[in-house]
Amino acid sequence: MPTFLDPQKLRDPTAGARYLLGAVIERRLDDGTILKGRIAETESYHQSDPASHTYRGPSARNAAMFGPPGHAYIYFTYGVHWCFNVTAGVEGEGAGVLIRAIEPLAGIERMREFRKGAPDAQLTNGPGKLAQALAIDKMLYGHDLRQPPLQVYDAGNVKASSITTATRIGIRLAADELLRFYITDSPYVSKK
DNA sequence: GATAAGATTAACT
DNA sequence: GTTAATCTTATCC
Repeated sequence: MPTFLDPQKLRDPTAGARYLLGAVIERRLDDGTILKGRIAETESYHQSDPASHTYRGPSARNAAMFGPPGHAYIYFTYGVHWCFNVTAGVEGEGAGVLIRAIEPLAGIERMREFRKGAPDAQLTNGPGKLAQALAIDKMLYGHDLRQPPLQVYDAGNVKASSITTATRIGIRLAADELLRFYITDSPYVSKK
């Protein structure tokens, strides 16, 4: 029996970002195909963080992050890419964890189709890439991650000694904060 | 109503 | 290393 995420462990978004490393994302496509991936890299965003979409308070865009933890916050950026986050914090608090990279575990053939042309090593090693590989878009905005067709399972903790802490990628504000975490020896990390 | 910037990626030179 | 792609949201008129 797979174990679902414990929302209690997402109440602190930074502890939640560490907790989500090693967790397994399961995506069920409309035709029944199952895609799976192990989370290899995450970033934490909290409400008093100038780099967070929730910094200026609730809005239509960021509403999911102010809801209960363990749901999907999905946003579109640079006119091109969808990015997938797991909501964190307590209800009413705007926080989330960006999933930056996963290791493909199942359904890799389908991921190659969705990521047309990309070599295997670059299938899911970035936030926009993994969303494309798993066919995640705004249809899943606010989705409860305990329910199909998009679920996240707790696969046991990754050893603290195998987690690397680093600065976040692609942000302008609070760029020095060490709020990015990745599995040190994973080949699917977006950037060392 | 208009405009600037963005939690990115891929295709260039 | 540089830049285009492409569009939503926020933040102003």
